[in-house]
Amino acid sequence: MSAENLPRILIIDDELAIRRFLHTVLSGKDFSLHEAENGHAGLAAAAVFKPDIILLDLGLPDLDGIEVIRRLREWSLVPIIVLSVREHENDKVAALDAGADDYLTKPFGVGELLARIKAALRRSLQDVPEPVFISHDLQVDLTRRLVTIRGDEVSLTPTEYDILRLMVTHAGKVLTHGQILKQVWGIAYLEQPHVLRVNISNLRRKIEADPSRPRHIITEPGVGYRLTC
Amino acid sequence: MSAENLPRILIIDDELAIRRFLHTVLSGKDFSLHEAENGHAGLAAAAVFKPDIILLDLGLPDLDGIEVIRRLREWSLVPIIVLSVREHENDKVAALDAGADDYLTKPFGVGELLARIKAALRRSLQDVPEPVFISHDLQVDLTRRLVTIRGDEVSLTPTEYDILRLMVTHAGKVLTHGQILKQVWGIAYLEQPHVLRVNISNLRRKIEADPSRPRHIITEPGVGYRLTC
DNA sequence: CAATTGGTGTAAAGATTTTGTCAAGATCGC
DNA sequence: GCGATCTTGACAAAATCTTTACACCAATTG
Repeated sequence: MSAENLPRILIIDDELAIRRFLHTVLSGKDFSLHEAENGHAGLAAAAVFKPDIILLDLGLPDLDGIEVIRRLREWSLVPIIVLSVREHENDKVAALDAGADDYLTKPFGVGELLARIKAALRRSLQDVPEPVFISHDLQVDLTRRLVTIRGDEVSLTPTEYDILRLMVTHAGKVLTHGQILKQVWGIAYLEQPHVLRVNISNLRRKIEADPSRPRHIITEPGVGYRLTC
Repeated sequence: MSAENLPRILIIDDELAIRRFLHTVLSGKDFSLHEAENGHAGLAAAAVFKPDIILLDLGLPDLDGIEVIRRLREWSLVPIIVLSVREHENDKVAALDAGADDYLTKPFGVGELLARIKAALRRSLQDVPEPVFISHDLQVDLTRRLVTIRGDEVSLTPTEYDILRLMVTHAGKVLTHGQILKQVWGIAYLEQPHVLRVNISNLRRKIEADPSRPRHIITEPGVGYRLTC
């Protein structure tokens, strides 16, 4: 098998000893390895290296591990296996709820680690969605939070970006008012569809050539909105 | 939410105490539960009950847990979470290699179990390609709420879509006026069959090639309507 | 055979609801 | 305090719903 087809593993850990250990353990097993020693480098590497699996330590110097998981999950479904010394249940629950796929407490057995990596790979043989969404003149790069229209960068407010990200990750499907409100504003805003309309209007003014005749954000009357793909 | 849409969990464990415990823990969390007390019953239940997750004890009286995993994996990809007292690494590796998705050693925390169940559900719900209804030139994609006729997208009002969705989910069967009225408008409209006719007419104008000679929405005089399939 | 009757289909006119836009406060972070 | 953002209110615009009116068809009946 050529090196390009090997499963790609990204290790995000600040301890050199752990990275060396994982390297030793995994390098003999037909994996293509990449390493990052802090959260920001890890996020960048995930975008460039496009790993099939991420092994993530929670105790990073620059970013909290949970935050790393959250940011990854904004644009990627890559399996994340957390390796941590924290064995308290709350840490496990927080990591899994944030989007991690598995949680191993150090010290762990090499065999178990390999078995869990294999299990994760087995599951994720499905196709990975491309993190850059392109539709006509609209381009959304989820890894960089960058939105361009006809090549020009547009600046979105946090709320506008959240809405657009949600639509991109569900492109083509109808998102009900309730789904968007719950995801972006939280469950308390379910009965406030007005803020959503204002934001959709603002969003359209920024990304539609003719906001009164939208081609990207289509309204499905009585139901919600849909992003054409 | 109706009981039909709840995530379905199958518990395979021979110890009544464990089943009771899991039942108590999970029944309050919006799951639909099913239980089996040995391997053969578990395999049979998996086929009939079609769970979204299986919680499996390794120490069953009739079949080894590993064997249960193997037999399940011959035909199903349902996520399997192993719950076991065996904490030796070899047991974990064997279970995971046989096709289990996760392995929890008893005793485990309730929060962690729930978090791992959620993680497994999250993964498996990602791509469930819901069937698209196709009949001649009509195509109804219920997940995208997209209706096309000869490839052209048609826009339906909420009421029209409700009617069509109802007919698609009961394609081929006759739906009485009462059934449609009750389902779409609510029980109060049972005595207002006229709104239904108006909407059927509008619907036909949108999806029938020749609305005066409908080929999709067939009227069954004196009874109701039927969608050909 | 013509008229009637009950069930059905179509068109159009308000009435109602939903959606879009603008702009004025309110809030938040720096 | 200032600028950006968010929220809210008022109103306009658009879409949808309901109702009314009437045409059509087939079976029945006088």
